[in-house]
Amino acid sequence: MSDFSIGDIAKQSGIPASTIRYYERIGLLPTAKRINGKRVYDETVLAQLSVIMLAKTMGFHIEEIQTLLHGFPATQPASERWQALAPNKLEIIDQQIRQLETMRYRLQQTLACDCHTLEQCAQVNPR
Amino acid sequence: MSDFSIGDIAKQSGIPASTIRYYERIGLLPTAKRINGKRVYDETVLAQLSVIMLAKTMGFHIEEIQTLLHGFPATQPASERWQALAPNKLEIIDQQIRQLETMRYRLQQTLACDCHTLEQCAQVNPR
DNA sequence: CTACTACTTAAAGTGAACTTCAAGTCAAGG
DNA sequence: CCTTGACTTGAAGTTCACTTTAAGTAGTAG
Repeated sequence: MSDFSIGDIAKQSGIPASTIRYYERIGLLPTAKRINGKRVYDETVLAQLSVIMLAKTMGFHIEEIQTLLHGFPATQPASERWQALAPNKLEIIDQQIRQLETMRYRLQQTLACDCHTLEQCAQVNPR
Repeated sequence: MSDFSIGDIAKQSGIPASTIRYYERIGLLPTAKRINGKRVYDETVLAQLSVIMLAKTMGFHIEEIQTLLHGFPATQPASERWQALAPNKLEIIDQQIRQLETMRYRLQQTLACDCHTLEQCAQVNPR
């Protein structure tokens, strides 16, 4: 266990090598050890990538992920970090869900409407 | 009724003049009549802008809106146009809603978790 | 005449998160 | 020795929907 190339990590994680390099460049990942100039990893980087991916699936931006990873004393528990990140993230997500539900409703309306023109649709669905 | 400047239309619609010019430039709006080189509108442009805004609130891209507006014979009823646009738009929206609900769930989990490290959070919430 | 305001244009800039490119290095296989 | 494949770097390109900028024009108020 140890000594994976960036290609290996890319395959295992499903994240393109170019993206892994990019994450290192911007400091999301630590600078990898080099052998003959080439990056060499052990499996801990997979866990680090998992954290990044999790945060991304939760809708955090890269800058927020930076804070999450490096903006706290090492002893600070995970939940406190998440809480500190975006105090109103839940509300933001709820708002986005409501927005999509509005979209959905309007789409259903127009798919079944009997407006002759698009302008009529717009009148029926005012902003 | 008639003879509005682009500034008037911007105020009435809430859409920046720069955006209105942009829409004209890319063909979303017809080329406006000019008087002394300046755009002059009547109120029909407000209805056209309403259609654009409605389509945007429904999640359509500009290229799709182009099709919606100009990709059909003039006699084609509105509902058929909407239907032709993105046959699976409803499913796409539903998928986005589900994605956000997953986000929401994960966020709630991590906000209340007792993981010591972020890596543990990632393990509990696998991709 | 001079400000001032609102408008005109083409072209360049913005932001986010990558991706692609050009040019080069390195080790292994034949 | 030569080719192949995977890697390296910094820089530039991509996407989308605008926004901003620079330089200029036209009408109006004082």
